[in-house]
Amino acid sequence: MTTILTLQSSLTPSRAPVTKHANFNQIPSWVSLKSSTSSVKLEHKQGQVENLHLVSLSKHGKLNEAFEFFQEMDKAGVSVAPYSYQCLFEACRELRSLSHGRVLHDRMRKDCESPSVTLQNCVLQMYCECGSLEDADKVFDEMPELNVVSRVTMMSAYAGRGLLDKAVGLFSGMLESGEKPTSSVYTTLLKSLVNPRDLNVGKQVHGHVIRSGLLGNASIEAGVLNMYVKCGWLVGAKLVFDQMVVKKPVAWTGLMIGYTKAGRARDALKLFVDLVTEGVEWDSFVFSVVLKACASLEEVNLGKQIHACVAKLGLESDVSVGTPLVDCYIKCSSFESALLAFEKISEPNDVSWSAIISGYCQMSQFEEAIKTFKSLRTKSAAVLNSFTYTSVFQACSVLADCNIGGQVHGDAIKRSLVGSQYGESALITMYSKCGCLDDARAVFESMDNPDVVAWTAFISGHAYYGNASEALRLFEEMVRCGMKPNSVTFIAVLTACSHAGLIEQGKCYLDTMLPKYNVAPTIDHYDCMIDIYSRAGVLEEALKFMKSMPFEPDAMSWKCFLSGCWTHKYLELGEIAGEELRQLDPEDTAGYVLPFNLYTQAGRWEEAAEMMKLMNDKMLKKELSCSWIREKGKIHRFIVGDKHHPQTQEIYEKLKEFDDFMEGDVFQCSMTERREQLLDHSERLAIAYGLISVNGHARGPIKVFKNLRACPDCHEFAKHVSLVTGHEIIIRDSRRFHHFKEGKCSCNDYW
DNA sequence: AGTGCTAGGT
Repeated sequence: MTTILTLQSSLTPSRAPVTKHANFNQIPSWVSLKSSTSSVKLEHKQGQVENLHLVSLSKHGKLNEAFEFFQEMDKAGVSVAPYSYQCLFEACRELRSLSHGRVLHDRMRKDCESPSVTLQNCVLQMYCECGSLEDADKVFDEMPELNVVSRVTMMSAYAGRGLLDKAVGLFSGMLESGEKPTSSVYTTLLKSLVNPRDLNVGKQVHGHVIRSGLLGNASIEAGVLNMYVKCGWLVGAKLVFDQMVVKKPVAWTGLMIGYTKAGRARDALKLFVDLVTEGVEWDSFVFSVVLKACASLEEVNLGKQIHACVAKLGLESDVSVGTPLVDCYIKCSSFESALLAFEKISEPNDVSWSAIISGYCQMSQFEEAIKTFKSLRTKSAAVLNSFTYTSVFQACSVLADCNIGGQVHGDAIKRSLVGSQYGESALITMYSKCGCLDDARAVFESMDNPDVVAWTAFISGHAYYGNASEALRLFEEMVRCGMKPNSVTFIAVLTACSHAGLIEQGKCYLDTMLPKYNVAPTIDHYDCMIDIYSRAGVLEEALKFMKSMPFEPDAMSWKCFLSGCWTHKYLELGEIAGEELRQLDPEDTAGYVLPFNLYTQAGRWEEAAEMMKLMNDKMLKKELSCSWIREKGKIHRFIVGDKHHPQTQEIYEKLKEFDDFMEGDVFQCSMTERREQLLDHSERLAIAYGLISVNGHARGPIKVFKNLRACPDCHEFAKHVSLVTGHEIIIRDSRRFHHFKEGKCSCNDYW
């Protein structure tokens, strides 16, 4: 009762208020009553101050306070003015609060005997935007009087939900009743026609536009053009464009967007050239569109020229020009230029940041992507969006960093920025690649309508983990649900078969892809099949298959075959495969390394040396094997014979404890010459460090990551360690997971 | 009227 009362009395200087006022002690000090200019009016209009307070509360979105204030007003016998209702409904819309809206609507009905059309329209808009078309429908049907705004509101709501028939019905109703549709009716209707199946309706609306003589109206004309673009009828859009007397930039950009989206970026660029020659004024929209066209064509040279124009016009700092410029450079793999362009943007927005983060991912700089994301989190929340999170999930999945991944996921949930479909699929992959299938499942099961990408991601996760039966079960379930598998889905299915040695089933899926699922197999699918045969050790079968398949074997075909030759020690076949692979892809180190291994296994040192020489001549380097493990949030990396770790001594002592094993039966067949080297393989060092850190306490499994394929001897070692120490060990190598428990591995030694 | 993201084998 303090500040406000004095204010109030200053508004009514001489006399005390005639009417009883509500209790104002809830009015915060920011309420300004100064806008109410006439103090004389105030005396006569009962409740004006109270209603002003309501308006103020609604403008600040304080609906609960407003509702509490109703009680004060009721007590004082002051009524809520129609204008207050309008503002309050608007606040409900802003806050998308259907519950507040309903309560308010109830009260309004009791309060106002015959609400104005304007007020009823506010109710309509509130229900439409709060997502209850049912309520809106009811109000609309019961309205005694309608105007254009009521109809446009409903039209746009119907259209937004894909209820085009109803939207068009309203339009026809107007025509039948002889009411002349205004231009806003047309623009609303045109905006709601957004996909090819709306084209027919669009053409009819276009007809009505022509007959109503509104075609000269620039915004309607542009609306028609854009409608044709969205409906995918570029010929029609071009016709409209050609007939335009005055071609404003919006028409040019509209058509250019159409071409770009249709994969006709060349035509978009041609149009841009026309635009330049005709001397049409450029605006930032023109630049953003033409840069997108450049990006999709990877036309870095044109991009640079446009960049020059942009710079000349001083538009580099404009976020809506700078961002597509950054993206154009990223798509053209000019990351340096992209970073420079990014720095010129004066106020990078969420789109700019998501472009740069996905750029880091495209350049395989995943750590940088995460670093950038972390620094963004400390800035304003407005720079984060679901696109950014999707990219960060991707980075986490490549780094197999479940720790950060999980935190980022939690963060995204808090901000409601897990993109439906895209974000969720990225999460499924992330958790799968980190070895957290349960979390992947949780995400998958939380999805209302998992699309084919999500299903495939989840199936791949199981394939990756060696869980073939579950992968195949999921595939069958997916089909039962009516989801159509695609080419990638079959890669996942065949991979699952491959990782479990399911030759017959794999062949069956490959053979039925086309007849049963209408997905044409590609060389990739045949390569998977070669992999299945080779991995299972039936190399002759693999060779026979390769020769009979409808494609010429490619580098990948031979690589799968060669890899099988190595695991199953087929030297002669491996020699052939190596030669083929070296011819088809001389850059691939596998063509040298695997034959080298085969030769050394057979003790054919000279030929082995020859392989090394070939590789060195080509300036190729064998990727250095590296393993890492996370301990208390820190990553510890090891390479072969690594002695850099501060606890090196302890690590090697730990390894010595397993010396008995090294002398055991399993190793009788292994080469004694390489024993020394085997002792300090990177994965062993990482496992040993893991054991030291666990220090006798039972915690979760020891998780080791390796950049290359796990070595068979170390695989045996891990099995042994899991048996004697009772610790579970998980090794994620470059291709899959191995889960060691009580002396056994989840892969059943099939890998 | 425009810009940014998802699933894959070796």
